[in-house]
Amino acid sequence: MKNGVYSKGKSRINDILDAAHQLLIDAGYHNFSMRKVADAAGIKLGNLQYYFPSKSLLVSAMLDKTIQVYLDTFDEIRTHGSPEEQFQNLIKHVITDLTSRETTQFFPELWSLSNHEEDITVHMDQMYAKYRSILGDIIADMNPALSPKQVEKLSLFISASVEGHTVFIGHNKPWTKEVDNIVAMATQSFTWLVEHGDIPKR
Amino acid sequence: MKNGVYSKGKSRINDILDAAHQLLIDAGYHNFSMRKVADAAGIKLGNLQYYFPSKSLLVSAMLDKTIQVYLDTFDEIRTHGSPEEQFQNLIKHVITDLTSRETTQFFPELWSLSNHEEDITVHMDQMYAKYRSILGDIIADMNPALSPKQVEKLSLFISASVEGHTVFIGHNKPWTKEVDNIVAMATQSFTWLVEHGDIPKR
Amino acid sequence: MKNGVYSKGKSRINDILDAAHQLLIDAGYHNFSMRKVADAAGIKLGNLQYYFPSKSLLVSAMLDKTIQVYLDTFDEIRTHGSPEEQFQNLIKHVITDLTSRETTQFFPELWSLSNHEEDITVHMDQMYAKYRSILGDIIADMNPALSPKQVEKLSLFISASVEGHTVFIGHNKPWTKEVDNIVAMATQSFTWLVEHGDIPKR
Amino acid sequence: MKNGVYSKGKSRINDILDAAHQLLIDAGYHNFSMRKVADAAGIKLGNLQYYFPSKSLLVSAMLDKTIQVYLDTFDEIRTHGSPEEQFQNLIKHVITDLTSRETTQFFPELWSLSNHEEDITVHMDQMYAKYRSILGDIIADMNPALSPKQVEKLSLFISASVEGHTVFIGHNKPWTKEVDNIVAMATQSFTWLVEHGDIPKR
DNA sequence: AATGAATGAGCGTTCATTCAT
DNA sequence: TATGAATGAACGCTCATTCAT
Repeated sequence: MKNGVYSKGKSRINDILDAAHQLLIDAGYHNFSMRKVADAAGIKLGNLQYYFPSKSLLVSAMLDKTIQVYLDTFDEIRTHGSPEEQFQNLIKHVITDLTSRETTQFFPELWSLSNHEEDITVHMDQMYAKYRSILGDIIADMNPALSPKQVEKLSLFISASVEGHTVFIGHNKPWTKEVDNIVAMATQSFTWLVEHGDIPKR
Repeated sequence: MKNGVYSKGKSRINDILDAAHQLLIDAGYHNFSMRKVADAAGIKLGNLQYYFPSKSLLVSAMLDKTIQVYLDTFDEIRTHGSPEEQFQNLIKHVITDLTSRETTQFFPELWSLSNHEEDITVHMDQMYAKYRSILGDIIADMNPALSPKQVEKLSLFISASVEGHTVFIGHNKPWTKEVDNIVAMATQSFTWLVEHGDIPKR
Repeated sequence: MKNGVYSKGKSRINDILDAAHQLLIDAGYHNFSMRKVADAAGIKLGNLQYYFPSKSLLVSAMLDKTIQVYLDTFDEIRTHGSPEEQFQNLIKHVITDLTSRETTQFFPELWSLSNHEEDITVHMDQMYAKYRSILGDIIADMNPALSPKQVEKLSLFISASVEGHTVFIGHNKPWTKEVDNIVAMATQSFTWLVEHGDIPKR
Repeated sequence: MKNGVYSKGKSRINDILDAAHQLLIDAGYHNFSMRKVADAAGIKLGNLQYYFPSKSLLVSAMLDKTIQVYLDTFDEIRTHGSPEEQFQNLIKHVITDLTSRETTQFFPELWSLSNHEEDITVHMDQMYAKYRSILGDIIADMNPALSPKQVEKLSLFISASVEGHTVFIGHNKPWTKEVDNIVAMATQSFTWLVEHGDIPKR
């Protein structure tokens, strides 16, 4: 796999990764082919394979880049407001983002892929671990009485629950207009759980 | 597509649908082909195409059958115990089922497919509508003060939240051992939300 | 791999194997492709792969068929004349055959291939074992005083020596016109070795 | 093709030719590519093509170099011992060398290639002509009564016979352990042929 | 002297589909 | 009902070669 030492190569790699990302979203992994990526990027198949000698290298690089965007926004959230506000902002942000066309299409592909391709699972797990880690920090701030184990469990439960809405209130899904109501219910029930719930200890 | 009026044809169709279901689970849709289904069903490709002239017809029929199995179990839940018990049983049942290999593999495929294939969306939506309908009946029994709209919103929020755990505590997933804790937290927070939450009215 | 149950399929398989054999001889293995075989057989690539799902299956089947032709002629030799005459006939036959275009081109491909493809080695070894077995029977008849071990060594030495001439007196090779002289020298020296040589015992 | 007038270029060319030689032996000609040679030589494809603008130029140069190594050793043999000893040494040397991995792999590739590529035939024929020339000198010394024509025929017969053993007693071949016995039988029968055989005169 | 970038052809293979038997 | 036969398109990938840097 090429680094893209010249500026020409560097921008090519970017073009390719963008085209690949878009194709995955538009057509799904079962319609994702090297030829179609090359076409979308406006280059010849041979040239695509010059930069990414195998399909799995391309997919890996594309996921890396895509996932990084999600990770970057998480860090942002922690910089403003009280723990409760951070908590609400995070939930609101994730649920809102989930209604964007990109996210709605991207994550189900990721979940499906991770069931059948080992190294994609790794990428996905890393992302969610980071997500839970930040969510855990906020939760610990909200309720200092919780043990690390309990924080971990809460992070898992809350983050997983939120992800589930992708398929229902995502872009072009039947319940898109309920986003605000979902945010309201999520905020309430998860805040209550963090502050007054009886969280398993082990 | 043949109806299978003779008994041999009927059992053939069943064999085919079972093989197709299993293949989807084992290999994912992007490895799902007519040839492999024929092999798995122990018949020749030509014969498979006699029963299902096109791939999409086969996929539709397979989803119909698979989804029906899930629907059948929902009805069961309503027959025993108080509303609160039914609620807890439903949550427990769905979360537990979600850790079976079949469910863990099947649903992400369904979600991904529904993003790119129109008629699969229809099947999926029907199933979830039925699921929410039953869940709504239980919720209405639990808190008669809720309006139909509020019940609908709660059903959506709770069912969607539960689905999200597939990718995290499903079969062979990193958090499988947390199932019981997830059930505990889900039961608590969602029961609280139904009974004491401030549910949006419109 | 198909059996060719209908006569249509049977003759197709024959056409394919003939085309493959001819292509190997004409172009060598490094120019031997499924597409070229299909073209030579007058069918489409997809149809060729229907009969031979993989290249290695095709190559195996082709070698089987080709080698069988050589084996069949060996058996013939044993049916006429005294042991000495059989011996001379075998040597003369093999050396003469070796100047045919087919044999001249075919065997070097086989030798090269057997250095790099495991299962081709198996085919080749079987053929030569049969060849040596028949040659050994003749040698044992010529000189009953030889032990089985000695017969084995003589068969190996003589058969291997004869094969070596392929590259020098074969079709279109620089020394083709020396065939008769080579036969004369081979017959003499190998007959002497069998009858008066001091053959290693172990 | 560059001459390599500077010392760096010369060693580069040598490195390339060595890598190419090794690759041919390891993988066979049908797995021999410019990319793999470049990799093996530790340079980039573009640089390899600077030195050898086409694949056939590289192959030619590699064969030239490899063959020269074989030629050099032949000259050595003539410097020690009586004609009979020289004869025995040459046979022993060639048969023994033939069991080295390099020779076992290299020659069948050469024979196969020479059937399909004109200019490779030229290289090969030159080498064998030199081989026969030296062998002929020894034979003439052993039996001065032989005419030049007879010497030529004997050289051809003996050298070709010896080559044939490559495929049977070569490296990793089924009869490797018989080398000494083969040497013994070859020495006997060919010495007898030279000294007492009835060699064709034309 | 060396690497980067790009192309076009060809490879073995899988596939959905059609049609004859 | 069931299998056999055939097609054409697409796939991931390797390759020799050309040209710019």
